[in-house]
Amino acid sequence: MLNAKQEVGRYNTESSNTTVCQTMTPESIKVACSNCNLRELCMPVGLSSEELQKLDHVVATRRKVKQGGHLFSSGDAFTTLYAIRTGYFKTCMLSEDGREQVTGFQMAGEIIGLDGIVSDHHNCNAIALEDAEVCVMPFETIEELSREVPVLQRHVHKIMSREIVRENGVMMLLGNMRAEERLAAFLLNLVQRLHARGFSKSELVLRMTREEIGSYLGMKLETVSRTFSKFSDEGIIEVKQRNVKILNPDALKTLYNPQKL
Amino acid sequence: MLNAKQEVGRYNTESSNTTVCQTMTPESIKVACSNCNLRELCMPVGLSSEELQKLDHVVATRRKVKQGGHLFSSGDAFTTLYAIRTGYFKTCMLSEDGREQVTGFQMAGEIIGLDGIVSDHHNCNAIALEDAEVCVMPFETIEELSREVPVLQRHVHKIMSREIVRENGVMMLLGNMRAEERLAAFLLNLVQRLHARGFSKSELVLRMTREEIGSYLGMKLETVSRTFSKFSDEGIIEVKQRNVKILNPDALKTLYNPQKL
DNA sequence: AAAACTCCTTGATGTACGTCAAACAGATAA
DNA sequence: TTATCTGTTTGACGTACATCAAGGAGTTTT
Repeated sequence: MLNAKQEVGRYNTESSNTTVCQTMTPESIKVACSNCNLRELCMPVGLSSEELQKLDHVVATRRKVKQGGHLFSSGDAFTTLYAIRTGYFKTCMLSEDGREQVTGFQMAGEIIGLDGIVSDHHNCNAIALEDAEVCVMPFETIEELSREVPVLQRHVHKIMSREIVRENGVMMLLGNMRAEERLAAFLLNLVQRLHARGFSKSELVLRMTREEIGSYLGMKLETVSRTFSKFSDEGIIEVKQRNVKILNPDALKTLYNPQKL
Repeated sequence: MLNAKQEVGRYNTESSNTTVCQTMTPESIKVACSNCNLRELCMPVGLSSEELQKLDHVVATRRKVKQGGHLFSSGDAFTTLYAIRTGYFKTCMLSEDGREQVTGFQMAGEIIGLDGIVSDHHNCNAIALEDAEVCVMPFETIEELSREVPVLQRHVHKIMSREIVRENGVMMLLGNMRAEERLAAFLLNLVQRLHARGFSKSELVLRMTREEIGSYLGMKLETVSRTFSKFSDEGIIEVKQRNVKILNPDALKTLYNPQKL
């Protein structure tokens, strides 16, 4: 049964009680982080209600991006970070001669745009893999509030550090691992993140093409496909187009983390 | 003539005038950033003298690390960042089954340890490639001062963003480029950074083995060696052990950035 | 409902790089 | 001086993955 429950996650994006604060206009309610059920993913925990209210000002507005649309492009001026509310993104770089490298796949609750800080310009493209909505968080505002709210400051640092560590892991994958190990790691990482969002531990719907997976993992789409087929033949997973069911997670973990001989 | 001038850089690590401030004890002078000629590399520019003095407190102490010694190891508790004063480091991860991935090479003026912020523990090893000295900068202090000095706050964000962008570039190398392109990019990056430190644009001394280069670039030491030899045969570089002289930088750039066809 | 897409799968063949192995070059030690 | 080490080079050969090619499966267009 490949009926992945990814479409009907346990999170509503808005709390059921939308009238917590009587003085709020519908508009301000709409962008209130304190009201958002994704908060625990993008915001620090353990804030006082006063701090929480301050942080509501981090999100200036929302923005919708159609499937295939660019949230930002390489070269664009950097002014804001984005928190993904719904939908999936990929970030990718293009080399001079047109080769594409996918540098990450991002999902709800994750922060996108950190690459722009260093030079005030983005140097990758962020493209929606399906219709998406993001919270626009002007970086100036984030910095101002970080100075007043140490918990937020620490949170911002952690988010950036997490990205550095994630990329370290990808370097390990690309530099040292074989195709099977890479794909195993990729699948395990995806379900783990989906699980943290209330989805199944074993079923997932891929939002990206084989080619995009391949670009991320440094292999060709044919190799991705063959490796999926191999896992399927071995009874480790069940693949039906973009629906994947993990039948034997331990086998994947062993592939990814072989024992020291 | 492969007489690389890397040993005798134009920077003295201490300003010649060590008695700027009469009230300073020799100890406090020793760790004063305001006094350090590497400042422009690790510290923000455009600080008032008051701010500059505040920032002197960022560096708690100095620490020497012998060649081959660990500045920190994977699993160590994270409390401080380090600014490299002298010497070279590599950072590397070890997979379960013992494969090593070098994630970066760091030189004077660069900041090391950012990977530890997210989990309060380091998850890579930082190893000195030669006898080295670092400035110990407790992260708590950095955060405190960042709240007071916006320029420092921005600087910290930029350093982390720069690391993210660097790793994006490495992902592109590992995922899309061939051995020659990787090594060309590696050499160009090294001389560029050395040049920013006052060294030659064309001559450099490698601080790492072929195996370490290979680990960073996702190739075996034999391939690194062969590619060096190939460049040498083609008159692009001159190699004598770890001394490298770049004879034709444009050829390297073309290799790294081939024209769109 | 056929046409035209895009995306995916699978087979046959090619190749860049890895593996194995031997020899060499400097550096340090005996 | 010779001996021992570590790091490097180079050759012969093997392989994991890329490339090329054809067909299939959904999806959208006409």
